Amino acid sequence: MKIGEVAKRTGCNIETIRYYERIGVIDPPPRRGAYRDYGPRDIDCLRFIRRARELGFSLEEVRALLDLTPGQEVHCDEVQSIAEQHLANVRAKRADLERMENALAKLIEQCGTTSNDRCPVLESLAGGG
Amino acid sequence: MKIGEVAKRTGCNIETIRYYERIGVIDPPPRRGAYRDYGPRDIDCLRFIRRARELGFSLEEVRALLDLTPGQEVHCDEVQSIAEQHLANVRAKRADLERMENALAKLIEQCGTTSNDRCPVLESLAGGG
DNA sequence: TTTACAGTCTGTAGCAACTACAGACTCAAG
DNA sequence: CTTGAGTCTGTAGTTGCTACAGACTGTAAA
Repeated sequence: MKIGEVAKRTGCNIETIRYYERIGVIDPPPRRGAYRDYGPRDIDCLRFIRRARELGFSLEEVRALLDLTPGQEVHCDEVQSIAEQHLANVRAKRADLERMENALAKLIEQCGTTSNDRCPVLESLAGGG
Repeated sequence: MKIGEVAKRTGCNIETIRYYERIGVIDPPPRRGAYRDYGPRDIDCLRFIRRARELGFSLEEVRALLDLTPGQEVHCDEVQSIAEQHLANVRAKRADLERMENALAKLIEQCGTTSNDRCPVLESLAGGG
């Protein structure tokens, strides 16, 4: 299977697939002539990566997860610990965004409530805090 | 005032300040000899930037806000529109993170509930969905 | 057989928003 | 006059891609 086909089937784009290979997240496939020749396992692998990325795992984390996959022995503990660590990060980020959201909403709300000709958003950003 | 002092007062670090100058977010200050010589206005400006960045405004947005600041005429509408646009982005990102968080939590929850020797996290990532 | 053409190849540079050096310089104090 | 902290410029690294340029390949039609 050539890279274009793989891209279609996995939703990764071509450049991304080659990028993953370059940085060693996936193994270089064999070549049929000059072209990369992928098998069904590569599809699985890339789908795995894609799902993990959609859940916000970093490529480093993905790499760690993939390292745990191939052996038949299960490393459920390690996997769980990676996932939990990541969950904590996600929670923290979300809390950050929530704070931002509240602050922004408050800021914007003030627009229109001030009768004078100064912009409360700019003032808040510039002024004391 | 030298750059180190400015860094202390604004909470921006030195390299960042020079970076902002290089990309044109702040104006190059005059030099006293070889050294950058900042005034109180620069402090205000950098604090403004810092607050905006903390609220998640991109440097492009910051640039736009700064362009609106100096004139005495108020551009409250424009400011509000930038802020609202940004708020929408923040909301979208937070919703993304929330989805991730739920999915991750569900995944992790399954650990321990399966009695067999397969890891549900890896299976979910690898398997159909 | 030739030739056209889509697809692929490598390699490099770009994005955001910094951060982190190396190696040279400056300037005030002792 | 020397020490040493601070600053200078310039460049490369980070993350996770994306977007080329310019060459090549392989297939299918003419």
